[in-house]
Amino acid sequence: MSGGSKERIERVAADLLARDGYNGMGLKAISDGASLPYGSIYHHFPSGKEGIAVAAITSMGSHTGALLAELTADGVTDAAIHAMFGFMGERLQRSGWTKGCTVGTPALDGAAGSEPVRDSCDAVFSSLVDTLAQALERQGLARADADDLATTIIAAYEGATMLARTRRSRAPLDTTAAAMCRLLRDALAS
Amino acid sequence: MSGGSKERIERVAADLLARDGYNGMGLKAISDGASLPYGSIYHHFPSGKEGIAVAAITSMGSHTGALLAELTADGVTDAAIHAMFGFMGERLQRSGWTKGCTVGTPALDGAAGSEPVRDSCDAVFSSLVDTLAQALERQGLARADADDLATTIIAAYEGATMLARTRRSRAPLDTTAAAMCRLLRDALAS
DNA sequence: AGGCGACTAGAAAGAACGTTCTAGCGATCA
DNA sequence: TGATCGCTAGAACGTTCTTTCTAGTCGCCT
Repeated sequence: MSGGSKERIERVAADLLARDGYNGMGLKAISDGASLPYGSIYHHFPSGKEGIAVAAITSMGSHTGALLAELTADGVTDAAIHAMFGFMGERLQRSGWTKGCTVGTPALDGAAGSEPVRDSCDAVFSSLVDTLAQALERQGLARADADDLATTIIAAYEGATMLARTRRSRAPLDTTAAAMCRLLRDALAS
Repeated sequence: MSGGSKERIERVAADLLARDGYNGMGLKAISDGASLPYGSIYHHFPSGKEGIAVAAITSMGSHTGALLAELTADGVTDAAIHAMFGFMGERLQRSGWTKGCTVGTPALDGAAGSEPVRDSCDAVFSSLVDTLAQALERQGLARADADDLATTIIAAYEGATMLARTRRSRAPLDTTAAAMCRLLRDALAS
């Protein structure tokens, strides 16, 4: 079978978080999805639901971070931005518009109920913004400007994901990506 | 007491949706918050939880839409954009960074589980985009450009709200608002 | 006065939830 | 061989959830 039990749990949890959020993620669904007996879950994650969510968010975050770093290794280009937004469009469409962002969904519905969940989402967002900002700095942007643009792009990315999901259309992602490209061009020009 | 029972239920539900999402919203919490006996809820909303959520989302949406229309009556200005983003910053900070967007939160965590919820969120988003786009058209933008910019602003607004909430800081909202102003200036200039 | 509809009030039911517990299996190591 | 450890396996528990149901209360209309 693919991967250890712990990794399977994390992967299934990540999918459930993306679809139903932290409150909607059930341990029964995790054990079913991971083809694992119910009791095994608490063996791998003694901290229970909260620990699983944090692990899934953190793991998915570092994976996404690596992808983003690779994508922007040669700088933040129009192609990189469209690839980034297009990636989520593909993911959404292929899942029947149900699989949103593994970080964004619990960031909204779980932040008030669990401090560790909020904290791990914050860490992922900060890391993504940082990765983007560093690439922008390499392109000549001042640190503050790079941070601001990176924050805007990540915010637009999460928001466009939300709109695309509720509208069941990639259009908001494509539109927003194009706007981010305009913002990028202006920032690099000055 | 302030308002009828139905309105109180909607208001409490809107707060719970904003904080805990659709899956995290409990009917018990609604009856407590509205100072209403548990059974009364099903008298006012025979359709149960789903109906309450849809009503709260729709009501909050039309209220927000009216506010946005008023704010952009003289066109979409820098001041209007900053007021819009600042409104959410105030709301977040005053609630101890727990009260996010009544539409955005269930849009993510409830869309997969309830089609009516997804649909009502979609309707609100479309209405907000439309309001913004119409104001932009009045300022001379072509319809397609107005739609695109409006979509981007709403997406950025929701995403920045997410970042601000998890980071417990208004900074992402302020930063993103400034970026939207730049985007607006460029669009109006061309 | 009498009846009716709107609303209050909360118990009951049945399912699902997260957590804890005990029992058992199989491999590794003394 | 016997003991130990990692993990499987799922029952049990108490809580919470949504929905439904039955009474009871209040005001209004005829």
